[in-house]
Amino acid sequence: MKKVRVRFAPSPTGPLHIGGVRTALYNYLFARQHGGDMILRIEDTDQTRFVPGAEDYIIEALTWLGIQFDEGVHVGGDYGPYRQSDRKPMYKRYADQLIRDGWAYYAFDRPEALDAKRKEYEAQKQTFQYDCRTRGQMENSLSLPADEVQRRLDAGEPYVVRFRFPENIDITVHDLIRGDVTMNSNLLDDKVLFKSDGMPTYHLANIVDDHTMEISHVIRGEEWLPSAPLHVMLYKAFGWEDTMPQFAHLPLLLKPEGNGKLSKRDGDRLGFPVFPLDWHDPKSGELSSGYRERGYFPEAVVNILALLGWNPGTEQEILSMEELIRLFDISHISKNGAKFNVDKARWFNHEYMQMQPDETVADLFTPSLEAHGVHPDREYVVKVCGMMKERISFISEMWDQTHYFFVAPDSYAEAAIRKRWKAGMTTHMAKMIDILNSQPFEYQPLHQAILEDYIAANQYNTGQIMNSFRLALVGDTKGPDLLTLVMMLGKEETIARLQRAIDTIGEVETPAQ
RNA sequence: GCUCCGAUCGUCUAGCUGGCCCAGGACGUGAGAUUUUCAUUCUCAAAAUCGCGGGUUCGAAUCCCGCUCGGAGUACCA
Repeated sequence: MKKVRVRFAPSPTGPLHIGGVRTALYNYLFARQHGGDMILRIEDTDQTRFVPGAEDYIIEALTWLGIQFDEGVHVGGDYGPYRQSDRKPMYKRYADQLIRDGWAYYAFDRPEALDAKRKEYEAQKQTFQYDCRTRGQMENSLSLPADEVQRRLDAGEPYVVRFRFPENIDITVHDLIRGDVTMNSNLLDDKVLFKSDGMPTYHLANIVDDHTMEISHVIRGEEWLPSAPLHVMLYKAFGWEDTMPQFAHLPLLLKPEGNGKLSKRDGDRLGFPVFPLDWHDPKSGELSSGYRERGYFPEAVVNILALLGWNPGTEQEILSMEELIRLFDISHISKNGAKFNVDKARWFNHEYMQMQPDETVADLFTPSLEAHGVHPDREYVVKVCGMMKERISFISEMWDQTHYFFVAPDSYAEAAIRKRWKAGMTTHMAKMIDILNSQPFEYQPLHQAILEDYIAANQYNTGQIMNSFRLALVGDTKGPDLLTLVMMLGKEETIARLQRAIDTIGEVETPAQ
């Protein structure tokens, strides 16, 4: 068996869509598992759709996710160039070869003429297709006399090269995911292989490149399945059948609500990114948000994507890149499209958050702290992150969960006051201050003095006193174990916050229960 | 319209060579436990008449046919 060589071949027309990222990932997993090569090829044969920055974006995004290439525009390799526009000179030769062998022909029909033809058919509720039935009525080297064709060519008239589909033959594509898919050539149209601007279309370029780059497996999106028979025929026409790559057409990624392919606009509308990285559209100036900037861990995104359309057949869901490489199996890829689930994506990120070392979480949290104008001791931040990370899924949620570790509350939740701060509470809180001043500032002695010697011994309401205490420190009835928090804040700060609550909230009349 | 692909809890899916599936797991949802609070965590629960209708078979989510629905393709775009 020949060496596994796969390619990810995006076209630089904008940011890399998350479905494309998954395609890249599956190619990568497959290549690594088989000790093969992963190639990045840029398919920029449509000059009108070129978007500046798109190529760099694609490379940056895949690099962020840990998808590495052995060959490609950015790393070079023995099969270059890896950008189709740089391979331009070679395609014409191959197009000429097909014409010479009778597999293709020149077509001189202008775009306007084609449009008119389509409208004409449409008016009769039919669809015009440039194929074995209609090509005789069009202007091409099959319908025109040879000398006329030559005259037009010599005169420099613009032309395209179209594939000449043989009549009424069944073409079978063997797909690794779907099995055999057969189509009849009469239903297929004579696709343009070579454009009048001198560039090949995707169909020609991808076959020529896959062949010359010795690609062994073509793993791409399902949208290519309908044109796969054309591709198989092209391999046949070139006489490359023996080395034709194997095909695997991946199911599509669908919108989370309703139906249809996931599109650019869905993401920000539905609250999850469709792109790996933020993308600033150079033309419209519009911003589309990315997973990275939203706070997703690259490992989580890889994990989420890997399981969207594939699973290892076990109940394990948290999988590292290494595990994915080991377990990946094309035959386990599902055939049906998958809807993206925002809640589950969040859960994945939560899981990965728990795996991060406290130091890493602290690093990620630091910019947020600075934005809030606080510059706490590094050790302190690490400690806070260590005890609070289990509560968050994204680093952006950390401040909301931990602000009271860094800044004293400037107000107290109304509902909490009503529920917990009853008559006599200022006295209780003053007592807390007394205890703090009279006991060693350590967890156990304080626990004993407050919970046992004061509250339990006097049969006070634990919930009310402890929650009022918490209210003074946090500003609300939330947060970690109270005395742990006291230890973190320190004696001075704890007392100051208690005093401030006493002064601010003051004595109330609501009777204690 | 035509061609192709697909169809299991709300979502992702297990199920691939028919019986171990009156369908398993995960997310989400509900309840309970733990906790001085919130969250985490743990336990339990509800949730798919396996799109519908026919077959084949002793037996079908699993095989066959039809239908329906959904998706993709149908460009000198990829």
